[in-house]
Amino acid sequence: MPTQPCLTPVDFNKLQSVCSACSLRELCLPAGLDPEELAQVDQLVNRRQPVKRGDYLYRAGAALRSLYAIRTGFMKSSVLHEDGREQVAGFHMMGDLLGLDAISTGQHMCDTLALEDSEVCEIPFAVLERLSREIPSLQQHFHRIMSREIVRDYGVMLLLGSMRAEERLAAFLLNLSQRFAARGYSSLEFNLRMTREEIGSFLGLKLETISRVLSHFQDQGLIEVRNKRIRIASIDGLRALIGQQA
Amino acid sequence: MPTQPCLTPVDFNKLQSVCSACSLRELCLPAGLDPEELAQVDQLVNRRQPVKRGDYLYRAGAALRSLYAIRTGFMKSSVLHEDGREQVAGFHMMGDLLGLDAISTGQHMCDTLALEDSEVCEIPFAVLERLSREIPSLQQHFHRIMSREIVRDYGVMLLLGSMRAEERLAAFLLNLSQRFAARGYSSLEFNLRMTREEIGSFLGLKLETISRVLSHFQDQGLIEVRNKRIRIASIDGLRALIGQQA
DNA sequence: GGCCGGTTTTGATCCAGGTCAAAACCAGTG
DNA sequence: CACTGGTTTTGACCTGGATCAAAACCGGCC
Repeated sequence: MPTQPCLTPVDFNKLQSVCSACSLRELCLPAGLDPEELAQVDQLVNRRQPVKRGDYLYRAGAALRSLYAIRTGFMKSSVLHEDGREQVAGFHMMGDLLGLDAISTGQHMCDTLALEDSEVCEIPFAVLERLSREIPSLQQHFHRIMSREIVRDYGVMLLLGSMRAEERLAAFLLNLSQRFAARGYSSLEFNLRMTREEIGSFLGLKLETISRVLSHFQDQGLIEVRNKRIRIASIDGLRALIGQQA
Repeated sequence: MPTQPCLTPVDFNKLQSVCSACSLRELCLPAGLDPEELAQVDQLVNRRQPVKRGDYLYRAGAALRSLYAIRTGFMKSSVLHEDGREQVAGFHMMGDLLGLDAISTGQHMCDTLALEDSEVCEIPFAVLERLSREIPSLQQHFHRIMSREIVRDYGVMLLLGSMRAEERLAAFLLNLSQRFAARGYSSLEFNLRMTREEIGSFLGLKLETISRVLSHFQDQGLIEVRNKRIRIASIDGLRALIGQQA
């Protein structure tokens, strides 16, 4: 039996993105909770909290108290090497669940910063653990979310370890496009919330390379770029670049 | 408050490796289970299964039935791009828990292959979920393991996204060294179970580069290599390479 | 409006690591 | 033991993306 391809780069977050709202309730829970369970889950996620652009949601080293579901806004998570090099590990938007890295040691392992004014729901982790013992569908759901993050990470490794600059950027744009689509926004026209440098850090490239490849895509008629504004002119062209048939 | 470095490359598996045996019981569970709970957990992990070198433990696309804890042996997991490019996502040894990627969709997302004759404990996932509802310390432990994998993945991203070839290989060797040490083997002398090509795939480099950098390390007196046999001559020298003080 | 700091684009040049090729080596196997 | 196929090493050369530099652009603020 031949090995099957399992992870196309654009897949990273396919599943993640079906959750289009922020609270765990709207977001995620398979239907079928009884009213009391629903009330419990509601209570779990009822703390809201604004995070201003440029503020950290949490820093590496901080103690884990809560996980956070993004209600609105856009964030990045990054790990820091001791010499100051930063590696962006992911960009997060509405519906994403943050802080999973902190469960391991009880301390956050990365910094998470708001790239625009955002709002998150705080989910006290102790309560989540307790409730997920009582509500099997919540437990299942939580496990799936953690696993999905692992799968996403494998996709990023594939991207960083074996794709060329153009492929990385094409995969990145397609991934963003798909996640916007899953949240009800346009999949073909959107703003990048992050700088070229942040994209570069995520993709293992330098900001100049990001800029050049974007310009190159534009010359080929694949996209139109104007600063942070992106319009995808040929999504099939981008897909072709990473070896995906339309 | 300044950002703290959170992830040194050698950290990847620091915590993972404190578990030096395979079954969840020996491995992992905080003491404090009552006898009946212990019996349940024992039952959970009691199925053993040999995996011969070159055999797959599971393939991408296969349905999730169980997770697997490695009792003895050595394995690699890899994701496949549709054009056939392979990205090794990790190497696994005694005590590691495999299959977490499959929880997300119920299908495995990577291939896992034995690099030497191995033995695993099969852990039926449905049973694990049920028991972890009943036994809080098991639940906690499982969550930590999943989170630890996410943290490890961030470390790999840092490595792939922002380190140069020598740094990557130094981090790789130090990581292996540490994991062997945590399992009671020599941290300074061991066999690589994988080929140069597999190391290269994991590190986002070509096999020739791996070979050259190893030779270069040898010339510098940092290690002695003879085929798959590695002796670390100056662990501090390797640490210095990735900007870690001894 | 004009100024200012951060961001983006573009060009010229460089180099780390890839590619191609060949030889050496090594572990099985008959 | 010699043969065989996979692995590793090493050399010569090439190239994709990094680096360095400068100009253009853009959004916020006075």
